[in-house]
Amino acid sequence: MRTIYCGELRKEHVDQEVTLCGWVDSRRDHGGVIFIDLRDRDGIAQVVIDPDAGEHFATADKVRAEYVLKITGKVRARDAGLVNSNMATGEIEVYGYQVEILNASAPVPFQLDGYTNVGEDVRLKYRYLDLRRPEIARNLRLRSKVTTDIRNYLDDEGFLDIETPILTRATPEGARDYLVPSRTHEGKFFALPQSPQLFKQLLMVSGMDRYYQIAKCFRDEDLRADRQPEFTQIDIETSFLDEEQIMSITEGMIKGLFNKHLNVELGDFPRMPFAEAMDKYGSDKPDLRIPLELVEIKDIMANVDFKVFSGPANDPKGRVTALKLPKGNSLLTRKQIDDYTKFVSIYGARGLAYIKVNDVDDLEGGLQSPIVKFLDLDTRKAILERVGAETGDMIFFGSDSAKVVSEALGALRCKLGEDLNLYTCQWAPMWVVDFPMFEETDHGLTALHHPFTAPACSPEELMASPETALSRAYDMVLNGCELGGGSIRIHDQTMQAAVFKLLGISDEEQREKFGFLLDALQYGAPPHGGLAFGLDRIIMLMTDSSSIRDVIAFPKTQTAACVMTDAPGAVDSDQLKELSIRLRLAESE
RNA sequence: GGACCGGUAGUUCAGUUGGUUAGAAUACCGGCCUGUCACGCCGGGGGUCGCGGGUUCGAGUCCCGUCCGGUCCGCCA
Repeated sequence: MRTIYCGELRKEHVDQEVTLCGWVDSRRDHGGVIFIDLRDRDGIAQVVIDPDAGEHFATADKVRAEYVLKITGKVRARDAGLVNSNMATGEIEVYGYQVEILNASAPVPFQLDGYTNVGEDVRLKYRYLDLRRPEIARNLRLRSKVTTDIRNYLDDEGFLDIETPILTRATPEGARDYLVPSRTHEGKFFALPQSPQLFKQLLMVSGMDRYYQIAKCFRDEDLRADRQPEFTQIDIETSFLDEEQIMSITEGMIKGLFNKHLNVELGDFPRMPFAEAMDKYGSDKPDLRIPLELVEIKDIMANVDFKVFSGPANDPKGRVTALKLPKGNSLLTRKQIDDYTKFVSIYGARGLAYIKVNDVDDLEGGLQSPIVKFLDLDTRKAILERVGAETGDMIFFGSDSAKVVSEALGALRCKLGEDLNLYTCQWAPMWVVDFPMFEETDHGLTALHHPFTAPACSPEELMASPETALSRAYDMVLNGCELGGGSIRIHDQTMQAAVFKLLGISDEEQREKFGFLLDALQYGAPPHGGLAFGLDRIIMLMTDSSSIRDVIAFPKTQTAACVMTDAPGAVDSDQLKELSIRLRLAESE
């Protein structure tokens, strides 16, 4: 029907006859002349219709917002005074002489004009209307281009796109599974995959050598602004490559995407050991755009007689840390400091001590602080020197368990960076490497990545000191956001058994849950490893979206529901009967 | 499981110390208008103040509960 998209029209089309198909974005009726802004996937163009169009003028008079029109007319240049510099098509207009209403529209439940901030629940209920808005449609378009580029890149690198099952059994990623009851196996359930982890490893055993998949994954956990119950991973696995080669291939892929679509040169990604990331940034995904660093002062505080400091300073698992905010004295008001105190309390910090350095050379009167009276002059001096304080700076302190201090001051660091716009660059990619194999929790060791991650040592060394063992895992981080993570996997059954044992997984449990993987490792499993990217997060960063919902066509709300389809919904009793399921709720009705 | 913010016209919001008939803008309907571009002007219709209970002479407003949306912690890689 159409000859060109509205948004494509430019000066070069002047004098051409065009046929446009689209929706009425707005109509301005001047009695003797009618302007229609017609919108399609590509953008908006102005159509002018005057009474010379006869019956078509009458048609244009009946038109309302979101009617679907087919308009034929001639492109003409606008006079200098009539150019609309706010529109990409503002230098031209279409003089329309044929107007056909392809479909009328009921009054829309919210205005699509981009000038009204419509509540997200309404937008999601009528998502098909929301997606007509160019700013949202733009995100989906970029997503499409990016996935196409990813496929091309990986195809060029020799990767095979192989689908893995959606109906499978629980994988051990650690999250809660979405379950699907089996009709043919009474009382049994499938699980939707949290990731294709085990299948991609088995594809390596089967000799596929290089696999990728743009895979839907499912996790039944509470939602966040960057977390949906179903999300998309760019899942990658290779054989006979080491971590350097895998990082090189995937880094090249991300660089290419940013270069092509954002015209950004990311440069070579720096590497940082996990331990350094935690020490300096209190996070395993540091935002390197922010030039603030945590500084350890535990040794300086060892003799301070003030319980908030003296406890952690003498506890091997404690951490006492300073965070200097240059020129902070004039940047923050008392109210803001109170707000930040409240902010760190979310992470379990019991307070937020600080020193305002009014005069760095006056240790007696130049330091303004609620805590300074507990510090002798030598301690004051040592702190100022350690953090490199200058007059006008502000120093925050955290003192608690290592976990609380890292999380609280790490989060404060990011919050200060955002609130005070301290960013030194727009993009800060990096790799975090040298992760520990395990994390100590209340119920023993748990895998920091997953139980198939290869340690960077022998099984004997691993068993000897599991707490200090490092793994061959790597995470790609951009602007404090984890884009993807991966590892070299265990391909040796002795090593796999050792790891399972350390994790406290019994022999029976191993057989039951991962028997097929352990079997496969016996039959010539090649050395292999891979990585999985969060596609949604990549698109979020590339489109500067604050919510993952803005990069997904039909997302779920925070309670994992769809307000448009009203899913999840009830099912009738016959369906449940077939599945041998009886609802306890239903019994009481 | 927990903390916090919000829910008033189709939509976005205002609504004072609890007070009489709940407002504005926009959208919608009718009329006028040949250069607007979020057109303008005149007129009109439109409300279970999320829901339930309580306090009160009187509740959009105060209290309790509950549902929905959102941000975060826990959870989740």
